Amino acid sequence: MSKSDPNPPRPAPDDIPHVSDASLRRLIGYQIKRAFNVIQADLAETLAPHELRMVTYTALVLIVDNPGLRQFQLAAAMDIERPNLVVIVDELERRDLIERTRVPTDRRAYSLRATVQGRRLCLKASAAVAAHEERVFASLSPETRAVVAEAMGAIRRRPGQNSEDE
Amino acid sequence: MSKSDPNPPRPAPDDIPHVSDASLRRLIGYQIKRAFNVIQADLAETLAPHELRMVTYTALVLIVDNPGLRQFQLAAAMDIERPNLVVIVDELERRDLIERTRVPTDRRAYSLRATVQGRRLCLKASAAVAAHEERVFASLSPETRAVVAEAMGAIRRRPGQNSEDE
DNA sequence: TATTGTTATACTCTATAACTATA
DNA sequence: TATAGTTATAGAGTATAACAATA
Repeated sequence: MSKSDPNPPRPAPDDIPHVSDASLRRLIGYQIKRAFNVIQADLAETLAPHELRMVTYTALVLIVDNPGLRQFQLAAAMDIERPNLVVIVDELERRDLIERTRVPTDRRAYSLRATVQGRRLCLKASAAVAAHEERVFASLSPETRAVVAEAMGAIRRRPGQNSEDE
Repeated sequence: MSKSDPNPPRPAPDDIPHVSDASLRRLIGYQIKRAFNVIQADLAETLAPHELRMVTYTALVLIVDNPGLRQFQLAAAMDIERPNLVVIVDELERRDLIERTRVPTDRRAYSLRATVQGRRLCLKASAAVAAHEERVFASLSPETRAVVAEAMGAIRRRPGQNSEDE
């Protein structure tokens, strides 16, 4: 990173051994990014047999856990824009995993609920996700996992920036 | 997540207080994802004044630190496909931050080197990134940061899956 | 025949503007 | 006027197939 040497003494273009990312490795954000890529890939493989992606799984869990919530609430909880949620909800509804019903007191809004099928798939997928977590974090002690979880929460609600979530 | 109750006793569609993501919060991967989103957003803001994105910054650092490396090596180090790297290298070259020179011994390959301007921008951007890290991880003690960094490394090189990097 | 860099292409995820129907 | 959901669209990021030049 700090290479002010005007003529570096190893321009040998033939025997490049392997690329050093030592500068980047000192960044915690870089370490988290690399780890997250691994987690993401394994989670995608875990959910694929259930024909779920990360976003559809997240949406399904939130609908199962919060029956009757509105789409704008789900979008806020997932931290995505409303237009992007529409296709996700469409997909879950098309597969009869959730139901959209008009709210009588506010006919603009939709009330989202999981169907029996949706709850069943959520249970199965969640079991697979639990196994995935056990697999991916196998080498971390319970104490380390607790420290990591606490640290991630602290990053989210750091003082300087916006509040971002409760 | 485990809601086998056939008729949940609070379908009141009016006074939904706030959405609970308690099931998801128990997942370490979910905690990491949320934290990473915050980090990513702050890093993007940090790099924007230097007209760098995360990928272009990463590529620039690796080229500065490994003068003479080939594109396929850079792609492997960044864990992206060669076609996607082409436009990144194009952009850095167009801005005179790096140089592409043919390798005499293998005229298929390009040798990548940072220019003086490239090294200068890399230094400035890296200082900004260091400040960004200090800002984002301000609430974490040095011990906690070490535990997190070590844990992220352990996730990457877990036993079950492929090796993925050195 | 295999490899480096390239082009073209496509798919996902995300973000914004503008529309409709309700409030 | 403002809000919930929607449509259309556009931009990143990422993945594969196929090509030209070279090994």
